[in-house]
Amino acid sequence: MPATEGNARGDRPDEARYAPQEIETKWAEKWVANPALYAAEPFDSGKQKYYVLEMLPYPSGALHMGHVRNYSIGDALARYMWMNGYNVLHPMGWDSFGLPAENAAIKNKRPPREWTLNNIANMKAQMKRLGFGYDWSKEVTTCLPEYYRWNQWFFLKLFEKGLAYRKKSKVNWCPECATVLANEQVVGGCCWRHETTPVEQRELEQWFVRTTQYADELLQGIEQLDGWPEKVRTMQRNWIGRSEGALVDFKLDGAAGAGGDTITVFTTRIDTIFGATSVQLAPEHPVTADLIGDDALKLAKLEEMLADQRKAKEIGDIGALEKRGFFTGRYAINPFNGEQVPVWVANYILMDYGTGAIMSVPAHDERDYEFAKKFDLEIRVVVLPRRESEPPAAGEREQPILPFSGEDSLLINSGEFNGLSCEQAQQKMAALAEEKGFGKATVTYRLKDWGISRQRYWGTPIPMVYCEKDGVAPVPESELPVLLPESVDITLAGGSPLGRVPEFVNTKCPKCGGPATRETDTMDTFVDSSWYFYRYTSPIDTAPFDSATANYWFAIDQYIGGVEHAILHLIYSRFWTKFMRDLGLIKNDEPATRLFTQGMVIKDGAKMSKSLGNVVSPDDMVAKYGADATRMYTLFAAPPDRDLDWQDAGVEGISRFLSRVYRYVLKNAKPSEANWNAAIPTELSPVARRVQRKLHQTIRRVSDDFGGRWHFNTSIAAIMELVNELYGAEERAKGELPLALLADVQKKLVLLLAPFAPYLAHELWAMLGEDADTLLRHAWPKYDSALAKEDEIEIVVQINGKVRTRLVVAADADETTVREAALNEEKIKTAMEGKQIVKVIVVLGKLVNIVVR
RNA sequence: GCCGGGAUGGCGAAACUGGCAGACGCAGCGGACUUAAAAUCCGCAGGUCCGAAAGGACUGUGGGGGUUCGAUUCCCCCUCCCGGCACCA
Repeated sequence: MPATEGNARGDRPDEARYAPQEIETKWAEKWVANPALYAAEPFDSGKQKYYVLEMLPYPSGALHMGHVRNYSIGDALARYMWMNGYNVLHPMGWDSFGLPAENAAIKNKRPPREWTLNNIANMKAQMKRLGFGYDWSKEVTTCLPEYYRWNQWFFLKLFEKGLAYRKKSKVNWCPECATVLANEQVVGGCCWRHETTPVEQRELEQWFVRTTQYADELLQGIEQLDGWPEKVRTMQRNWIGRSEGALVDFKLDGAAGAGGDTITVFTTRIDTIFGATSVQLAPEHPVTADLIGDDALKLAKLEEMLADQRKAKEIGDIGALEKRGFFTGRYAINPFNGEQVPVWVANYILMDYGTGAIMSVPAHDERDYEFAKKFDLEIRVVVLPRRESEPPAAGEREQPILPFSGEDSLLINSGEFNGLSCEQAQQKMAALAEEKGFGKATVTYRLKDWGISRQRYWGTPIPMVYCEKDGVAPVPESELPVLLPESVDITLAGGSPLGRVPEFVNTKCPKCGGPATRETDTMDTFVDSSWYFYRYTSPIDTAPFDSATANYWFAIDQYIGGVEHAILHLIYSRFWTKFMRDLGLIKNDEPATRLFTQGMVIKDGAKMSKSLGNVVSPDDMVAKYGADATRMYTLFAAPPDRDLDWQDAGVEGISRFLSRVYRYVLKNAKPSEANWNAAIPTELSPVARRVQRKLHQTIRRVSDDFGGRWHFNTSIAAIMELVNELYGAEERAKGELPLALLADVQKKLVLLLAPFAPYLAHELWAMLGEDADTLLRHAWPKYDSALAKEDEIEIVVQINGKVRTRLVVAADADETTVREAALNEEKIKTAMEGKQIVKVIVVLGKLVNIVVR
């Protein structure tokens, strides 16, 4: 091929081409040099505050498209609020403790700290290149002592208030992570980080945070969170799983064992207790072992049952397990009627819900019914459905279809409680149980206390000391932080790595001064993210944050992140907020008034992942199309709450659009001409008027989107329409637009673009003769409804709902005018020939529908 | 099984309170510019059928039914996809 490079870029001179790399790097440098641009003002600035927050990333090494989407939404909002005159806090930080750093350290033989800080540097550079407007003076890095010392401080406060405690219990263990997991971190029986690794149960001594203390308030609070997605609220309600019921003690006949002489059952239907024909224990229930003793046959059955359960848990299919059980040979006494009922062990009873024991009422519970049918246990009806047409006449009524679990019903076969409604019986029976001391009304939660101990190195050391003489003792506040030692052997081989560092482990007891050892577990990293957004407001040395400053900024006005944190992070941080409020540090009850969960970024129908090889790198996109185009595409391709299907060609389209805007302004920016800043003439040509109308309609649409549904895809489409109108006007009017209008429309176009394509907006703002350094503080354009109004509108004329013709009428034409105009249309007349008009419906501004027969 | 969300051209999507289905963009086709191409600009475009064309007819928002002058939108039933929960007593 002959060399024709001289013409490779066409005849157009180079400066007429949109060159995002040059524009963007130029402005990025300016922004780095002037951090005040994106800095929050002091809390006494007198301005209305707006706190916009995106979830902080884990510094894995590089940003992915999900981050870009998340931060593009937040940045657009922050810029919009700045332009609306708010004092905006828009911070960023690093959730930088955690396992991947340790794994990378093992692999690369470099300390986790180094790996982490390198990643942070890289990702921060990416963020700056992408042009996100963060207040870096507020940056929080959770793996640094200036941050984690406050985790330790909070831990001491929790301990002091009885909200942190140590307990030996069955805990979730991920063999891959070689550490314990909280309940929230177990997904379908597997580790949330290793989705195919089944979680094992281990008996370990662990630190717990008493989240259940606030269970009721966490549940109640959801009602007030009307700025949160309904989906998240439902998930949290389900997770907390409040259930009202009663505890009832069944005394064992005969000798008591290590597990005591009583089986306490939890039931939500104490009203059915006269129908209890057995007591069922969870296989792991402490009494189970007592009752079995050394009976080899029963032990074998129990073992089989446990193995079964383990397997089902691994597959994540507990619900589908076939019901199994066996009679222990012992009996327990129903305190309400003194009856002896057999005690069974059953695999459908969960040890970690309620008390791990139930009374079985086959007639009124589906699962009990199924079990009783299989093992031929007695089924006794004690509740009859109430029929409205017929007054109750117990005894004469037919059997309900079993199992019957309705509550609009009456008790029978229940001694002194016969004839009561279920609700009445529930209250009376619970009261009687309490009075006689064999039970009481109670509330159970599915929510468990938060196990925060982790047997890993790269986390916050738990500030506790063990002394042979004084037992468990907290490290005094004055000795904080307990520093995480450097250069530690962090192989995955059993036990906490900190336990292999004698200088760390061996210490003095704060009480007696004698030799003592430190706690070697570290904290779950969800502790870090439970309160990081408070520290953003004032990262100081003397406290986790300054209360006065936090009280100005809180609650967060808009929190934006992925829905995958609906339970984990968002429950923990709500708990932490309530705890800090009760400490007197803050006044707000909830961390964020509004929450937005953006959709995933997918490609070829699947979530982007290395294993599928469908990952699109933000760096590549920025290098090819620029940051503005990359960011804007993530906003344009789908509404932000829906999943986004990535298409490279789509970014190219946005790039083309930005280039179109650039070329238009390059050609039409004439700030040095005399009439540039003149008033816009009131009399405009039709072409000019169309442009002006479109401009005001566009301002309205974009402003409405920010204030409402956040459908930035339609905002951007509206701006595209405006630009198309401008090009169309150029064709039609050949430069006839008044200069003042041209100036006005271009300036406002640039302002509308500023939240979505900040680099280009700044470049064009300068080209229009304005001070680009103050663009972010320039007032958001306002629309004029009079100017946005159409003079004439097209009305559709239908006959029996089918469009027959269209006609143009004045926008303010009244109903009679429109009706007559429609009926006088030639096409309508011919179409109606021989037909009779039944009705004419006129919808002003829309259509006329003529109903004929 | 239960609770959410979704299904609209070849593709991403739009239609906000029932009122022109498919805005905007991608891919496609045609034209202009060019020796040619790229870039750019202008135009066409749901489907089927009739027509040389202008134009017209029918049909169309996962499927079936209903309410209404009128339904992508409201109601009932069903199918499929995605997410969450799942023996919670």
